[in-house]
Amino acid sequence: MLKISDFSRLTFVPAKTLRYYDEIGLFQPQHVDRFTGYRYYDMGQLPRLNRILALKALGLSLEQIKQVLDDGLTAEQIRGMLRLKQAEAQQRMREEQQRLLYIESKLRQIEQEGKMSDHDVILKRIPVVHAASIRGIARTQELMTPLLNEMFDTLAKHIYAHGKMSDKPEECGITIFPDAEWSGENIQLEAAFGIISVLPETDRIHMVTLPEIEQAACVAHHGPFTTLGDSYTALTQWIGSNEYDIVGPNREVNLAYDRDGDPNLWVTELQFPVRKREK
Amino acid sequence: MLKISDFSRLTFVPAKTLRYYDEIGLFQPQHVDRFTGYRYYDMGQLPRLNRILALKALGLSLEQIKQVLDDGLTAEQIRGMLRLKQAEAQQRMREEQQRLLYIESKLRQIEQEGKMSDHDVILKRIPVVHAASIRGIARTQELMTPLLNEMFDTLAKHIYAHGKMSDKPEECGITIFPDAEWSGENIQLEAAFGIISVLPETDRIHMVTLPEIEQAACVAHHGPFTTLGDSYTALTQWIGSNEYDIVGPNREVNLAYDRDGDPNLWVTELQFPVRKREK
DNA sequence: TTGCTCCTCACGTCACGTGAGGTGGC
DNA sequence: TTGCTCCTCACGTCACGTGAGGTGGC
Repeated sequence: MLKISDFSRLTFVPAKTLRYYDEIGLFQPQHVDRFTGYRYYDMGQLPRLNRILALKALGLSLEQIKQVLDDGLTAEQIRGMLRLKQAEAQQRMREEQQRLLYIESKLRQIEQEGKMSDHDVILKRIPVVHAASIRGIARTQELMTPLLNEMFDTLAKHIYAHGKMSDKPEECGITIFPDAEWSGENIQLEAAFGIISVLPETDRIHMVTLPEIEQAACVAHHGPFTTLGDSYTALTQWIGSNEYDIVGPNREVNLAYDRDGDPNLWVTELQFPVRKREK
Repeated sequence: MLKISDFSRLTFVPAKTLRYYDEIGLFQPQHVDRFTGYRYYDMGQLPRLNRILALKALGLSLEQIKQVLDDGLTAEQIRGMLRLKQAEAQQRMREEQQRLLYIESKLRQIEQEGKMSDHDVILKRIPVVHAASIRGIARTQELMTPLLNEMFDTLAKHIYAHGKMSDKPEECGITIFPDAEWSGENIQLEAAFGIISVLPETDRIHMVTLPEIEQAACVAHHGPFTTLGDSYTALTQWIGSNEYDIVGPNREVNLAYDRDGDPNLWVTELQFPVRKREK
């Protein structure tokens, strides 16, 4: 019979852990002195402890190990459990892999710019948006802003006219750039305004449903539009260096925008639909 | 100003999490109504939240994120932090990789035998052992057991004669097989008996220090020696299928052994020094 | 007698999730 | 008035680790 510290030294399992396993009924001493409470272990218990350690190395929880040891699971049940653990481990592998890419990308970025970028990219799902929309084409880049202003003005007037403007954060202006390539000429534009209720349509204004984006890489741009370029650069660089591909038209969402207010308070979210690049 | 549920929907961060971040001072609402306690958020806070989420994706703890955001760390400090996180992620990757090997090996083993093997292999470090030792050579396999018995008898007599036998679990018989190959003829043997105190030596008996084994693959064999072969098979198969190499002489440690007692109570630990195979 | 070992609480970990029970706003 | 939303506790998670304070054994 071995005292707890002897058994601990033999097995390299800390005494505290042995006490814990005793407490949860996973692995109990061969004998407990009823007066002193001292735990006594036996060499013959080694196989059970080894099995516990082996199953732990496979990723089972102590609760699951107890089941396997004491509930007489069938070989088929155990295989099912292991295949689940296998899938979980593979999932964690992928997560760590992706995390490593994030870290390396961030390290390179700091290396280049001498500090952490102000443009933090996050991935999220964008739900469907019900919106009133106007499409247009800007001949040149200079014409883009006035055209967009006019389009959004028209939308806003229409919505106000029907008294349907709410203050829900989902209800805001969204600019969509259907062109995959940015040529700088004949820029296709869609101005959409998220709307929860349904409005009558006109020649120019149509009710549309912007599709869900399963995975969008997003940057929250803070400040005037003149510095949007920096945010775009940071976002597209991130997408490339983390092995994602752009798989659809990008959007600009005006989360905070007041044309006559202080541009430093504006917040615009840039969204690119992306998908993890195949290996 | 957005209520917590609006901000939560926008950012996909659960309201409970936002409250928690408020509580720990990581991310606080722009304004809290002093009467109702309602939290109100602002679009202008989005960049900070995004930075928090981005740093979390890199594996930083919330405490570390708070430091990065509020304590104005230098670029060099941040790089150090990230390189640490990188090393941690790589370590976790290796662990998951090894876990996957364990699982696959276990699945194959169950596939073959229709049940979980009784021989659970575990890795552990074997500390140095101070021992009294006798070496010998057995011409044939049949001569091995009588020779070992004689060797251990001689050792035991010597130790008893000097009154140095204790009941510490470290003090037990160890058989060492210095041959890497098992030819079945002229088997080199070393019988050692762990001893804490120092004994005088004789022609045959020498005090030795068995070296530490950094990593040993071990099986606790329960029962008579006649079934040792099964344990050896299980152990060597495990070593191969988990991509380890045997890098030294193996040992048999008699953790529970009484030559005149019930062999079903014997416990023998088989130990093979191993090293992870290089890629 | 003095350390050393063993014991049992009780609390902490990390980032929240899950109710319970209650109030404010439309 | 009725749901809906928001609030604040309090407790649980998982596998132990870290003391505090006390006793048994040689």
